[in-house]
Amino acid sequence: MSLHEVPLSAPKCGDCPIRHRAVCARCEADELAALDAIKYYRSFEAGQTLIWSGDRMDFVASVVTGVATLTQVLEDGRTQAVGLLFPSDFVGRPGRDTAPYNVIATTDLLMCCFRKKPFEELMGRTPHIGQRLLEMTLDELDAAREWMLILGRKTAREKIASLLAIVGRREASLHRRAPQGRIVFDLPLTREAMADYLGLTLETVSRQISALKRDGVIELSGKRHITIPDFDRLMEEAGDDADGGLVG
Amino acid sequence: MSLHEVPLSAPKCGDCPIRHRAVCARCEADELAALDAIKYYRSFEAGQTLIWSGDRMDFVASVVTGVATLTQVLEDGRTQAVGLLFPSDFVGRPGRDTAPYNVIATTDLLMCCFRKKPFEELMGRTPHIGQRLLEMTLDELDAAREWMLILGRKTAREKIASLLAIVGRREASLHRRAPQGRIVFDLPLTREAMADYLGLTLETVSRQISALKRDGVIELSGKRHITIPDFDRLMEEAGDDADGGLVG
DNA sequence: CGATAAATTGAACTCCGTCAAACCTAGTGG
DNA sequence: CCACTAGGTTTGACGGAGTTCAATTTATCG
Repeated sequence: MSLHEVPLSAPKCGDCPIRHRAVCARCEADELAALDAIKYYRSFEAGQTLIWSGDRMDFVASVVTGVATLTQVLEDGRTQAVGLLFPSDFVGRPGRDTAPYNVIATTDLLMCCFRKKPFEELMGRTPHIGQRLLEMTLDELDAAREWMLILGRKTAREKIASLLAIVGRREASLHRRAPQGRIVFDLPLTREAMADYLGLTLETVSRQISALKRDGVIELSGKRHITIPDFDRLMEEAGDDADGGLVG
Repeated sequence: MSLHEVPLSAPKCGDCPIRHRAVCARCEADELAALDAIKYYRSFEAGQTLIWSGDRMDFVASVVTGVATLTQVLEDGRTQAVGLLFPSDFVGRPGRDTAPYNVIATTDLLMCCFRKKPFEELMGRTPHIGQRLLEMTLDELDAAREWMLILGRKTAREKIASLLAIVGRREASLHRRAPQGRIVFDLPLTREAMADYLGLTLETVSRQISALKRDGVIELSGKRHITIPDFDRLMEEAGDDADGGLVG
């Protein structure tokens, strides 16, 4: 663990911004109290690696605020991101004790953690947790399969448009709005992180973003602040039909 | 449903070849009896599409024998396979009623089906089913993420080697053997299906298979019967380290 | 304002896709 | 029994989308 890590005191679950979407979403008051008793918060800075692939994992956690990525790396250094974690997303697998991926904070990050053993025990006598975790895992599986289509069959321009659509959609859903018309958000990823997601080089990412800007599909202020003037137009550029390919 | 579909009488679960690996793996005798009561078998011929994306799905099922693929298709026809289903793998999601993918039999196929409603009810009062389904879904998620690395970062040659390694490993595990040394199996996929998996064209698949044959990494009799003289050599060609990248 | 990482842009190259033709191989029917 | 067919597969030649290597510009934070 890095020196930058800052333990925090734990606010009550009732006030939690991810209460209704996280692994605890279905829990009753008493179940929540049990979780409350074993939870602790940790924060990380943008760029930090929280977990290294192969490390012993003795906790599981939910993202409270910020964004993180899961990445896999080949021996020669080629890197592929395989998961994009937004607030309410879950990290770690009950029953497994070494991490299969690197987990990297791409923005400042606050995590709600549970030591694995107590969490597993609690899960054993709290079906609501397992049920919610199954739901979330099925959603992640759908998202992973959507990525497989993007990685395998889309052009560089479509890949960028797809990523912007996915990020825009998730940012919108954090504010409980449907993504349509004009969307404004901050990209939580560097060009390199985007490249790692899309199976591209950072140069190609940069070129395609410039092209989308030139063509009026997106507007940029600074490098990270993005405006989508017309979300449907972006969806067309992504190669999906207008009603959106992403499930969940 | 096609005319080729053949309903079969249902053997007892006790004799079932996937009894110990499928969604029913953790069930006790009484739970198994409940499943037995609502199950029915269906068989399909190689090449048949069992389920079309967007179709109403009123059943879930386990693969008993044979292999099937899940595919996604863009409007312009570009196709990406997003799942490879071997015996014991599960199709369908409790709580969802339209299919998100095409499901295609790539060999003759026998499925053990459950109408969705009774299955969901049974799942509600049988934690062992939900627990096993969570386990299997987490394994599928790991497999999907392994595919993301293959699709995003591997060369055509590495992709072919990876696919052969994955198929060889699964075939070996059907016979409860660890994959090492000399492996022999039949490819359950056409060149086109392989291309759809790997984000390649069938021409590139063909060329790379010829190259691997030329280099002694694989041997072919006919188009489908494959011999891997040295599994470790194949793993090297796949770009993974020798102990294997695939989780689960 | 100046330093340093991130991003953009350019030019040459390469791996894989595209288009086209030939080649197997397992059935079919004469 | 063998010619014929059709789907699947192999091979070739060429072109292009994206990579690689390199130089420059921009942003951000002391």
